[in-house]
Parts: sequence; C-alpha cells; structure tokens
Amino acid sequence: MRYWLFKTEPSAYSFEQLRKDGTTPWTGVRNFQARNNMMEMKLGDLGLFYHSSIAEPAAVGTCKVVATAHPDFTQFERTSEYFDGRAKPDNPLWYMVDVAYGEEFARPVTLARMRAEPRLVGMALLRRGQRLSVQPVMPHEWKIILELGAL
DNA sequence: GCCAACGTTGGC
DNA sequence: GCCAACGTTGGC
Repeated sequence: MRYWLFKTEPSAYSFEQLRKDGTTPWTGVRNFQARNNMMEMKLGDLGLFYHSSIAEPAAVGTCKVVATAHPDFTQFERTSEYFDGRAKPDNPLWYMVDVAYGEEFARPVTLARMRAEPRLVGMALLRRGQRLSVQPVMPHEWKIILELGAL
C-alpha cells in the first residue's frame, strides 16, 4: 500500500466539502506527472489532504483511494474550465481517481510545522518550487505527519 | 501583489 | 530536438 498527497485550494474544494460528500472524483488534474501518480494508485492507498494557497497551508486530514484511475469527464465538457480539445472519449488524455473522506487531524499539520521537522527533510512537498498537485509520500513521512496531527 | 520555479508550447 | 518565451502555481 502506498501513500500520497492531494493538494487543493479550499476555495475550490475543501476537506469540509469531502466530509459532506463522502467521496469525490479528483477532477481537474492537468499535469502529466500528477496524472501519472494517480495512474499508479491502487484501491486502499491513503492520502494526505492538503490545503494550499491560504494563509496557513496545511495537511488537514486523510483520505483513501476508492476508485483507481478512470477518464476525467471534465476534459470532454466544452463549458468546463478543464476542457481539453485534444482529448476524445475513445482516447482520453486526463484521468482521475475517486477519494473518500478519512479522518480529520486533531491539529492541522501546517507547512511551517513540516519545514521545522528535521525528520521530514527531503519530503517532496518541502522542495523549493514544488508544484505537483498529486505527489507521493514516503511511509516514514506519513507516520511522522500523522504523529504531528495527533491522529 | 510579487516573484521564483517549473511545465508546456512552438519556432527554428 | 533545442531552447526561449510564456503561463501557472503557490508560498510569502
């Protein structure tokens, strides 16, 4: 089983919203590396749910992969901001997984807190200029962040 | 709002 | 296939 990190701007889709929805298709990923990460995901893989582009960016809880990669329907929707004319239903370009709400951290693990943790040196999220919206998390990093979140 | 980092595009 | 220009991301 592998671990991942799902990055989202809470104004676009928040952990709170996932709690209400139960599960959600992770639409809108338009970066090949992030897409390839999703295509590697297996049922039952776990993810950190990370809120970005806010005053205190933070991992706020966990989620679980409940459907492996399947075509992201928004690439075919002309009115969607994620529409991609290069994609055809019989030849999709973009994929998504479905994720389910997991557990909320007792305390969000802020980006600043992660940077201050020596054991997290080398974590992908903390690399300069890191922008991938879906990225792998190493098992030891997962363990440390759950500790910090006091889950 | 600024700007560094990085992926993507497109001319050659 | 190189690489400059451009657009986007996202922390600060």
